[in-house]
Formats: sequence, structure tokens, C-alpha cells
Amino acid sequence: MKQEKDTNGLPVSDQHLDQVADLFRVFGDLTRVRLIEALFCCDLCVQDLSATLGLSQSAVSHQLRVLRQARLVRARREGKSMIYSLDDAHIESIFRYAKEHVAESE
Amino acid sequence: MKQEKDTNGLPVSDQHLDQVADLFRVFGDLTRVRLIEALFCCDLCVQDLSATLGLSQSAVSHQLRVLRQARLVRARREGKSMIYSLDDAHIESIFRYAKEHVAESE
DNA sequence: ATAACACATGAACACATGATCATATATTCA
DNA sequence: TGAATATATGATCATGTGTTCATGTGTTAT
Repeated sequence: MKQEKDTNGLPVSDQHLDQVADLFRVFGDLTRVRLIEALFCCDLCVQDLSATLGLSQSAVSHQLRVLRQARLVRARREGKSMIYSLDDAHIESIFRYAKEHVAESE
Repeated sequence: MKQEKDTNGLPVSDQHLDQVADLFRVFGDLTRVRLIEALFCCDLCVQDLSATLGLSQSAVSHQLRVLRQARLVRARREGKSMIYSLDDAHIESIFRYAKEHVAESE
């Protein structure tokens, strides 16, 4: 497999890049971005997320599944509810730079 | 429009989040990620990118168009060739954190 | 001018994706 | 146990996306 050093000094392979693209693909949807944004402030259950975003429970659940599989959020049970929380330290940093990019290009 | 403050203290609207999702959507493709990665080291023309990635000239051109429209790369003409270069200071930061995330979760 | 080279672009097709609807699973409470 | 609540999931469908093929545009050199 091709191994190079990038400008950050980290090893880079096509497999790594594939995972990077996968990560960004998960971020590349407004519903999921809004879910993540909502979870920045506090942990929330599905119905709260559903109400906050104004989307169906099913749609929210489906997208939370995508976020779970990408290990970006985690869920814990509290009674009948599932409480979701962010599960990655890098999300905030990644989002900060993305927002700066967006804010500057207007 | 709903306006909130996020954890970074930046104003956040659904319109902003939409642009953030759009930005990530552009990053969410292996071909485009590989193009960006190739341009981290140096400016390159289309045929060089085509050869480096092992993809058709057409496929590369199409994806470079997407990157251009997202203002992530810029093109300048040199003779018969078009030289592409990165056009955003945040790309490297965003990619660095994405790579760290990927590297840690294995 | 015209041939050759480098790149861009439109059309078409296969595949991926997100929302909805219906239904299944899990928990609590009467 | 059975009803109500909360969430997950499978199927379906409309839409979006990436590649290829064919062709158009722009530049250089003879």
C-alpha cells in the first residue's frame, strides 16, 4: 500500500483517506449536522432532538444510527428514553474550522 | 431565522449549518479527498493529477470543478495546462483533525 | 490555417442516499 | 399481563451523485 507523509507529518494511505472521506460524508448532511450542533450544548433524547429539529422520530433515529456507526455519538438508556451524546473530541475542532471557512467566504 | 450561540461562541443559523454541511459533502468523496491530498504537496496540472490518482482525465476534471465551485481549489493557466492549487487556509486544519480521529479509532 | 495537445462539459447510466410509512423491540406502569 | 410510551429498523421511493463516453473549447507549434 502506498504510504506517504503529508504536511502534518502523519502517515497517509489510501485506506486512511477512504476513512477520512467516510467521516466527511457523515458530516455532509444538514440533518446530521443539526443533530451534532444540538448535542454540542447538552445530551438529549430522541424525542427532544426530534422536536428541536422539527423532524419525524424515524428520520432522527435513522440519522442517529449513522452517527452511532461512525462513532461520533453514543447512546445510553434512561428509562424509556435513549440519551445521545457526542463521542469524539475532534468534532468541535473540525466544526470550528468549517464554520470559519463558511463565515469568511461571504 | 433561529440564531444561537454554539460552544465556540460563533453565531449559528440553519443557513450557516447548511453551508457547513455543503462543505463537508464536498469532502465526502474519496476522489476529491485524494485530489486535495495530492495538492497539499504542490500545485499540479490535470494530467499530473490524473496520472497520480490513476483516474481518467474526465473524472478528474469533473471533480476539480466541484472543488473549484466550493472555492477549495483555484486554477491558473500555464500554456496548454491548467495548474491547480489549494485555495483555503482551513483545509489543512480540518484534514488534520479528521486524520487524527481516523487514526485514533482503530 | 490546421493538426495536436490539454482541459472542460453535457448526456446517460448505475448506484447511493434520505425521508416516509409500517412495524418490531424494549421499557414502564397500572 | 396488557396498554402506553420511546426508540429502532426494514421496505419503498424519489432524488442525488460519480463515472464514462462523446464532444466542445482553448492553446501551441508547424
